[in-house]
Amino acid sequence: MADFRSSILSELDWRGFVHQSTDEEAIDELLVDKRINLYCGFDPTASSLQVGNLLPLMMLAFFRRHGHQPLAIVGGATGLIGDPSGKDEERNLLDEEALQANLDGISDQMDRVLERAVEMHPETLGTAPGNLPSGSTPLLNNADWLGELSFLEMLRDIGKDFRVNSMINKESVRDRLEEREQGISYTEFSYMVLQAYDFYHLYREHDCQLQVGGSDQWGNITAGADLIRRKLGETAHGITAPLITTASGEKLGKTAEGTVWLDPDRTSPYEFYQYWVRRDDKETPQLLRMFTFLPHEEVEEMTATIEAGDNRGEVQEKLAWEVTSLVHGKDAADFASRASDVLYGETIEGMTDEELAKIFSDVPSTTLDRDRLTGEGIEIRDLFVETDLQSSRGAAKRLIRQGGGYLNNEQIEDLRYHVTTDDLASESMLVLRSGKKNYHLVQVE
RNA sequence: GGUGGGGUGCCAGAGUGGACAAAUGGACCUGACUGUAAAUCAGGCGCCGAGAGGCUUCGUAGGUUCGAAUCCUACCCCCACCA
Repeated sequence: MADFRSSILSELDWRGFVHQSTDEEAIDELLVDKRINLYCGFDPTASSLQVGNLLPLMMLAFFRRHGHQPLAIVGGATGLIGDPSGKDEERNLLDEEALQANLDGISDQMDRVLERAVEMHPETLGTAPGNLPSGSTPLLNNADWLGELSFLEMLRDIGKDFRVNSMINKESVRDRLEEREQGISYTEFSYMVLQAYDFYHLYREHDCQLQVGGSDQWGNITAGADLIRRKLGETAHGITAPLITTASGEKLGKTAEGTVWLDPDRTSPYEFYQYWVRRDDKETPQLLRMFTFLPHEEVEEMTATIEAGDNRGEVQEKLAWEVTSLVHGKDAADFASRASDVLYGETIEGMTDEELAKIFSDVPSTTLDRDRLTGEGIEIRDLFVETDLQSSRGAAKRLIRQGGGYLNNEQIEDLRYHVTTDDLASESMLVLRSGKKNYHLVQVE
């Protein structure tokens, strides 16, 4: 690890964000006493960012905390094309309407995260070359400049500066060329040219000298820097972050259930928090570095705790709180943390509807007619199936036999138990649970 | 277009007339130990059934047989090599 003069680069380096870069020393020099503009592009493939996108977003956040000005670029134009990097098959193209919805959703999230990023942990804010950027992060859509470019202009002015020879040597393209199955379309092949043009445009129009991104963006970033050199004879820079995987080798932010989103309507803050709480000890230190603004000493202390085998889960709780707080706000993080305490606590009884509804607000719920609980009541297995906690009566049977069925946090022993109004945990609610962590709230009406 | 190989449960992959609801591994689920972690151990993993047991599955549709994932016929799809 080199010693850096600029606060931001030493910070990024310490936190493990620097995987590849065009020229570390030059970048360091550039960042020492001048505020620069930098950018990272985000593809609008969905209406929400996911945990995987958080990595480059954190880079922007750190830059901002060190007094630099991030620009968030959404790929309104490139999103129409689809980036082949890291993809093994051709992507479906989005129509413009869907794209617009995605752009709105994503830009909103980025802005909020970058806003909170400068509000959290003031004690670790960087020594800024300029005043801290305030207000929203400038958000640009590359459709604004790429859209105006005609195909002929493109070929004449830009295409000249691209050597196909070097383009096919880029990993993102080569992988696809060697893959006989899929190949690569001309459209996707051109993606790199567009992204390079973005960098060129931003360099000229917005004085943007640095591009950051995930490691899969390396080829695209250098293509941009090359274009700037050829056209202007000037030097622009790029930094990529390493690819982060979980201890079991999966992509960050993917679970068996699917993707962890930043959009609270897709992944509730509680589930988001839970995702981080459940991280493996082995990956937690790295996550603390990259996804929190905690001071180095604190991170090192927690790392030592884990290495000594003394962690009882509090490190993950800290991590979860910090990340949730950044993405969803302090209140949401506090709430998720409190809800977790109750949910992983003991028997639920003698509570009011209000209390229960609050704690379980993020948990899936079902409404049931009151008459179904009167008289005989409803058989417990049917309840498991109706709430989707189990896929069939057979599965519910197994679950209960194995001791994984809980009603109001109490283990169900009788396979043929019938649930009646006597089982209500509060005035009108029941809490059904499958295994350790799957809750379902049943509301009776 | 020609030739060869193949389609089995979430995935990989055995099975090639009865012992097959289908080996084995992974994923996944549950329990124990813990910390909502890892590792380990135990159990489970088509549907119905308290159970005995029953029912529906091996690309699709027919057929042979007492009996088919296994044999035959047609069709669909995939792969390899050749052109």
